[in-house]
Amino acid sequence: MAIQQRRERQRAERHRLILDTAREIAETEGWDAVTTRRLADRIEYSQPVLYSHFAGKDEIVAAVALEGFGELTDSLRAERADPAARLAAVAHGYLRFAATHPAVYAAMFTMDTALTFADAESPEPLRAAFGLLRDAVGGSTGEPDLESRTELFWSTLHGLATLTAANRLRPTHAKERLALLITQLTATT
Amino acid sequence: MAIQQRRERQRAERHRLILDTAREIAETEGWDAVTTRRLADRIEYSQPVLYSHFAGKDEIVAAVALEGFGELTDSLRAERADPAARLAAVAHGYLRFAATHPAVYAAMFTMDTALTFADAESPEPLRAAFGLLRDAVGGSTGEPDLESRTELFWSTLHGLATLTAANRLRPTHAKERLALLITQLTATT
DNA sequence: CTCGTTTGTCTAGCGGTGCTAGGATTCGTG
DNA sequence: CACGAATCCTAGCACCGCTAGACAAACGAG
Repeated sequence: MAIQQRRERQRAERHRLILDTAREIAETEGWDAVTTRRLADRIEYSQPVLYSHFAGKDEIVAAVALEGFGELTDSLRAERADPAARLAAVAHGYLRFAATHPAVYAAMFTMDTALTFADAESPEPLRAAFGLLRDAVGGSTGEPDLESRTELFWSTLHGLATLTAANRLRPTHAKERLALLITQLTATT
Repeated sequence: MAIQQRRERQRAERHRLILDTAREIAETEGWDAVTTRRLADRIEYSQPVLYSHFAGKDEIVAAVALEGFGELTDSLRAERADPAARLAAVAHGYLRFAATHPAVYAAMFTMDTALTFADAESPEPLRAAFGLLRDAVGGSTGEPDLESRTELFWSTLHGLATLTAANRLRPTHAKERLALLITQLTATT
């Protein structure tokens, strides 16, 4: 009886180990360095073991991405009375997450993995994150077009995040860009 | 004498053929389908021929991307008197380019190729495209923070382009998002 | 305690990738 | 026509994601 429990526990631990290691390699050497051989080597098992936990490499990065959504949501929680301040805090949280965990962010948004979106079943954590964005946008502007406003806000944040990660924006002016964004959003009725 | 010219001309033609074919495969089957073997097969030469034109696969996609910058610049030319209309036209042109040539757009911005940026030597065509964006932004708003305003505008367009390509925004509301963007930009002093 | 059975893991290998060395072949020239 | 040079291709390297089948370990039954 208890034996099976121990096995399942150990299996779960190894599951975690795989995800943590994949994430660590990706964050330090990039996703290209995350190969099944290297990953298996790092966790001190052979490659086929990976396939007893995940259907393939894609599923591994998808799992890392999925956990990322949860963390992103955490980074977006900001209780502020002032709508503008809240919007700024949320934007800052978003960009900080993307800057701190670039590989995870890439897995979530730029590497199109096998994660289904938008249609039927977006992952719940993503819906939660989007909801926080919507709340922040809705707090500062009015009701109408709230969904589109949120999509636009998200697009801007995503653009800033990716172009910053690709080193295509002046790093010295990040704060200025963010301030401009908040100004533009709050100036509109 | 003239023979050498013919050879150089044929070489140039093959150079073009490689780029066009790579682009075509990428646009129809995705960049993953652009392998050196398939590419060589399609142009009816062996793989090593590719390496007599380009140092490696990365350079091929970089070359495709470079040409894309020129085309993007063309898509951004819009002579309009009204600043707001001009801004809208530029934004529309940008998004239309991204939507029409998703693979080329990906090569330009999301697949970080061996193209140097921002620092010393950004490719000239990219500077030109960015200049057009700046002109459009500068025409509708004032002088101050023009560079940052342009970067922010670009980030929004890039975010819209990539999230749209990834099917993460409601396709039915593209126009609405664009209208909102213009409103927000022109409302600010 | 011993013996099957089940469960878990690893070794070896498949077809694919980007890339390259070295031989074969074609081509223009004397 | 024969030689020299430029051109191209065949064959192979190490690596990739993934899998079949052999092997060993752990368990339950008698």
